[in-house]
Amino acid sequence: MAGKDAKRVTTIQVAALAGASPSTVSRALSGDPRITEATRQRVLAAADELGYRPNLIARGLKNRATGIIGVVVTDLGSFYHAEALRLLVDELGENGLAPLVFACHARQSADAVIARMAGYQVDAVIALAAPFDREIVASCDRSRKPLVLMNRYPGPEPVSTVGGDFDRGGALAAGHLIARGARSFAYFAGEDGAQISRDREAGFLRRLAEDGLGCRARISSVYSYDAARQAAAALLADPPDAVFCANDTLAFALIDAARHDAGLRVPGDLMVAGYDNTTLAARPSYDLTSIDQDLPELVARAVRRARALAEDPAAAPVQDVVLPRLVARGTTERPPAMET
Amino acid sequence: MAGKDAKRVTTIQVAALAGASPSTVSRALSGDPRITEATRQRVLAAADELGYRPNLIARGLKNRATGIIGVVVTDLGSFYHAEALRLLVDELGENGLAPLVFACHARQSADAVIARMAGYQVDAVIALAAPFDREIVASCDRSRKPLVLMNRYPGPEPVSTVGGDFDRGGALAAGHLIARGARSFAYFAGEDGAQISRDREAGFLRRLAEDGLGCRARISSVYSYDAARQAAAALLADPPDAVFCANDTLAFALIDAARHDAGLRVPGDLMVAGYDNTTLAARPSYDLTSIDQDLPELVARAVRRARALAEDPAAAPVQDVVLPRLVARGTTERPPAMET
DNA sequence: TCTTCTTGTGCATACGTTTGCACAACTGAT
DNA sequence: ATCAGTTGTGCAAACGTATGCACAAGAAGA
Repeated sequence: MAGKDAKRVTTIQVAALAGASPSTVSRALSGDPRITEATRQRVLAAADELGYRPNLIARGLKNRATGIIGVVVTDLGSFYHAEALRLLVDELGENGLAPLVFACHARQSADAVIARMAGYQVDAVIALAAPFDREIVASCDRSRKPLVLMNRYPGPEPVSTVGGDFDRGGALAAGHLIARGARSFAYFAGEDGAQISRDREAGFLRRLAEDGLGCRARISSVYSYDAARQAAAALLADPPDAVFCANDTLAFALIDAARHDAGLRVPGDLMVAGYDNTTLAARPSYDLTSIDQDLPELVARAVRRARALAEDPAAAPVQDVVLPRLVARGTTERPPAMET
Repeated sequence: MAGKDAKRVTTIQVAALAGASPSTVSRALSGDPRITEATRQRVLAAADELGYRPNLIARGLKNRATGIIGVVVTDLGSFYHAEALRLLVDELGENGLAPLVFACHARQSADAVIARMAGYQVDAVIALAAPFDREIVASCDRSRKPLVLMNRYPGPEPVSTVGGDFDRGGALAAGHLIARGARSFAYFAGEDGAQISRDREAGFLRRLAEDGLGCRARISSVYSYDAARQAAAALLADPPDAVFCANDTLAFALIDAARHDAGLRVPGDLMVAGYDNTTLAARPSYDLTSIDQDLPELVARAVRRARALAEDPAAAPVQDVVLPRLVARGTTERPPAMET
């Protein structure tokens, strides 16, 4: 091949061409004010001519800061997580950071994932993998890596989090369903251990109770469409007026089960509200009422926090909460029956 | 904080504890056969006790191989790309590689993205960003980074690609629609420059021609749901029997436009087939007939190719093609009219 | 006992940066 | 012309790892 073993361009080469030393090159490029404008220009010209690109690995080794942020996700099959990752990648990119992405699930333990990230000297870790939060916290602690948990309601652990106000979100949903005329309710919970799901449920129940109402039924399922659709059957044998779901995935599964498996109309026979306001929720085939978390804002704050922690790992943890907002759509329209 | 400035554990510390030298530690951990079993055990014990994790950045600097693979994506909003990224992350992880992910779109030029990746000394780049392929090829060439283009039909450029057989896929769709009784056809193309879309179209038209049929209409749109749904209106004023769409996103938009904007039944008034067999296609609300690309296989091959190129950057480019498969679903059922 | 070979370990260096420190060159004052 | 002060540049060390080479220790043969 032509330039197969063409020497890579380093500060040394640039220095040689510019008639300066590597240190001068380094300083010129980093904008050190002690370098004469004339020299800087010479160096810049040389760097440009050779197509010099600083070796960020070497810089990372020296500086003990790589500009790499570890991102842990668990279930990219979920549209919500996919959307979050997309925003994260963009936001990190615009902040001059580079995301090193790993997935964490049954076959890939949280500890192994964090260990690998730590090996790559990531400056901080952002985790979007609720089911593994506890292990991730422990593992980051052990590796002394700053950590930001995303999409997580504040808890007792001393760790930085960024999330929506789940309790309030649950309450919003309850209020809305009540206002739309529902009188019997059910909650569709996520996997049993999920803190997220329990926080949302708590708010939902609390708001119902304020109006002297209770929750007639409760089912739960793993956060997967197929599992959820199966689980939904139990509820649809004797459906309530309205169901609040721990997230949109569960809501979509419930709606499909209602419409296609149980022959119910949504809305009409059943109102459904979800959580996350996924892209899909806005499409006419679902037209799902959902609690919006302002994901871009969440992501922006997570990145800001990660930067701050990378800067000063000893900083006290901050638990950041974003206010949720209800987006009313077709699945919670008043049943046509009430209009006649 | 307690261990704030606890020295990081390096080979030096391990060596000291094991009563050996750093070089011995390195060799013991890398399984060099020249090291005595006894020594190896001592080293392993020491490493374990101190919780030693090799610094992969330092290793990368020394070895000129980081184990990092650059991944370029463009539109994570698309479910197809999100799914592909999920599989990529898993596959790379299982191969002991780490994906450094960047998005490339209007605000982030391909060249800037590749330059940053090159700065991080990625061993190879996998690109899933068809619209930017040309610039990416040029940029990787300049940085001498091995490149694998994903989801790309073989072209004249000397670059490694992994993709489905788009031409054949288009033909499959045509054959299926003909068999289902359609007699007038339309093609819903992606953005005009998109090679992908043109390859699929070519196969579609060729197969139609084999039966003496033609394509009555053709519309095109950017690959975004909203834009596509608007663009679809033009076609639905005078709908053909069947529409083949360059990908599922376009198909979903078309279906929604037909059902909710134009008041048509799908199927019934209109058959629709898509491409990619996205998760969503299987759900009852769309139940979309689509061409499946065997994405997991595509991804596995891309990773394999990337590893090979990382090993030997001078290796000749390989253009890898996976056979597509048609998955027939509800949107191409025979119109009920024909059953009565 | 003295080579000769084998075997296992340590020394030193290199990877490409950044940066503390010393130093050369120049200015302006005595 | 000498000195203090300023300014810009270079030297060398460090980050943590991997590895060619030299070397010490022990075994085997003469």
